[in-house]
Amino acid sequence: MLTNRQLLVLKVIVDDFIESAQPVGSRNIAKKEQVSFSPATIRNEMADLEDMGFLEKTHSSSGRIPSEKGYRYYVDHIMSPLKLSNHEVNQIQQSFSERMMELERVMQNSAHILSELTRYTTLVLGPQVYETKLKQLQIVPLNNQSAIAILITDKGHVEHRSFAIPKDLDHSDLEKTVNILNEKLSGVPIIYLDRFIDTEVKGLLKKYTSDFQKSYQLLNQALFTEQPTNLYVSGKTNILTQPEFTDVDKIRSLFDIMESEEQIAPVLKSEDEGLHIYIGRENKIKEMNNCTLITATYSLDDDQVGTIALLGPTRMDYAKAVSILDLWSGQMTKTLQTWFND
Amino acid sequence: MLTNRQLLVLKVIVDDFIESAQPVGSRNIAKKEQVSFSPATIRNEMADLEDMGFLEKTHSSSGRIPSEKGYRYYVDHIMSPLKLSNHEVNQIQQSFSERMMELERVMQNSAHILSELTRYTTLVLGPQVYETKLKQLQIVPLNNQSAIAILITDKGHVEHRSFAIPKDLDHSDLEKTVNILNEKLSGVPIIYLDRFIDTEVKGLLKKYTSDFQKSYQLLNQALFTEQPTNLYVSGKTNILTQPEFTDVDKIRSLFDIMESEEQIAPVLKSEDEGLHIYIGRENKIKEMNNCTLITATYSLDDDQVGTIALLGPTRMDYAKAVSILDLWSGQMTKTLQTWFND
DNA sequence: GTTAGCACTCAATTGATTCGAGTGCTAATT
DNA sequence: AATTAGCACTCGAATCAATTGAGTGCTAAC
Repeated sequence: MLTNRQLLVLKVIVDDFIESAQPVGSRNIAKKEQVSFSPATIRNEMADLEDMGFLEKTHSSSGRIPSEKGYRYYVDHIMSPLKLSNHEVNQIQQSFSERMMELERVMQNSAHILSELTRYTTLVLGPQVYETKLKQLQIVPLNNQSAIAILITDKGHVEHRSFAIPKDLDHSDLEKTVNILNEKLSGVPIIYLDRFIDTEVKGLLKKYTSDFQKSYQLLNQALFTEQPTNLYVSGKTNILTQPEFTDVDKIRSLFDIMESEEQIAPVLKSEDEGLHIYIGRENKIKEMNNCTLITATYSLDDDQVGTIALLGPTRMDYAKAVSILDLWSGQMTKTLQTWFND
Repeated sequence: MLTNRQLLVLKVIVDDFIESAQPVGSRNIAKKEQVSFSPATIRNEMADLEDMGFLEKTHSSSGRIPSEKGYRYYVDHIMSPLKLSNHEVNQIQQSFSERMMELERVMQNSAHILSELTRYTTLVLGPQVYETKLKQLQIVPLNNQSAIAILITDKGHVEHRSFAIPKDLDHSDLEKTVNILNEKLSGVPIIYLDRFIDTEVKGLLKKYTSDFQKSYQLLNQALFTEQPTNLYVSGKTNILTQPEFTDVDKIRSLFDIMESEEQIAPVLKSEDEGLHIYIGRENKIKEMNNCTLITATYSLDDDQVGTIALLGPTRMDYAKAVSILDLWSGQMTKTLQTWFND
């Protein structure tokens, strides 16, 4: 494979380019302490690395920049994790120390802190709700026509929506319906709610309420809320400080993507746990083809998995980004453990 | 003041520039049907209009563009409201026809539709809550350590936050506290909640609960949530399609402003009702100094007022923007009337 | 009062020139 | 055989002059 000297040259070039965003020339490499060869030698090595596809030129007489393959190799074989500064470690740990926050707040707060620390855009996807169970259902009438249904899950997520009370629905029927629901549905996994209503609740409603049709209609209106928002984005404009983002059209389409949960979520839900790095065109979303996305999973219980991600230019500070995500996702998992499995 | 011919010339220039974003020259003006003078005559008029401050040149031999004063005169004296297309009217009316939506959803939906129709950024500020009263308070324990407090207002707004249950708080105390709160606080305007607790509730708590300190702590944790989010922004990236937005730094700072409720809200809360137009440097926020902001108020009850606004370049299609806002705010006010004052 | 005519201005484009950072190759050096 | 010095070469970026064309302002004629 690569000789030690080639490894060194590739590492120096990637490191330098990550910092400077400028093509790296042989003279500049030769000046570095770690390097003890002449520019000519380095030029030869660079030519070889370019032949192998790890480096590119922006034009025929320019210095070299890493190719996507170069970054990939760097990430897989060269990079060593960065030791985080005390400040960084503290910031992250503090974001968990504040007690008694809801999951939503923790995620929002985390996204904010990570985007400050990294200066990249942070995306947090909340845990999926396969296992989430309904804790309690409340229905609060506002006036004669409308009421609010509130669903509370065992993980502390609260969902609410208002709905119209069917005309002429008997007041006692409303009460009975709610009672039946609370009794029967508490502890039922959210995703089975509809099935459960069909099998277990329908009968009861028929039996105990005077106008089954109306009650059933009420129920359906109240419970079938759409998928809750689960994506938290912070530091969206951070990427605008990167010199590679100048094309307003591309900025626009990238921003539009980031606002759209439907487009982002599938990308963040990676199949397996742990850390993933998507460099340039490895990203499925073409608007991110000159970006790098690093995702890390965290877990609540065994199989409820959420994702956090950093989005930046391909010229991303990989070592730092990886270290920070590592630290965060570990802390997050630990914190959730103590919160919910006591 | 201005002669009819000067009015005509000014109108043609503003209209043309709004459409083309290019400085308008005398020859082009002369070509228009509505105009029956030679370029030379128009040049004379333009020179006068420039002396009066209504027009500007981008350089000494360029065509003219409207100055801020020019736009101001145009909106105050020249512009006539645009007749909206059927499609536009329908879109707006439809956004209200869907029944049984919460205020939050209506606003979000409105912001979306208006940004689609105008291609400008839409900002909606929900009604202020001076008069909003607490309808019901619910506290749902999640486990031994934490619980969720849910506040429901008479306008259907739902707020929730989780908090830690003070250690060793007696279970019956928790229940009693909640009962006392619900009994006493229902119907109290939100902004008086804290005062009310001090005067009316503190005593009761002391009397009926065994550990006053703990109960009071619980109460404070649960109730003092920050100001609810009230700002809905849609079509943020629309302004990026305008040719005047090319400077990435300015884009960044404008975007940052738009994400910050604290910065935007004061601007949208104008003192008096109705429509306001802020052109260029008339905007208090300096990042908007090359933008125009048009705000319109809507009302729920008599003095609960919310605001909707469109943000675009100073070269905004004023006639259309004003007509659309007018239509929307009228519909919104009417809709709220029927919803809440039946 | 209006307009034709003309000199003038200036941004934008084009092409030529220079500069310099960088390369690739060859021949000399170790 | 590996390394390096030396040198010709490449190409983007910057600078400058020339050209073009859309537009103006002014004056004199209509």
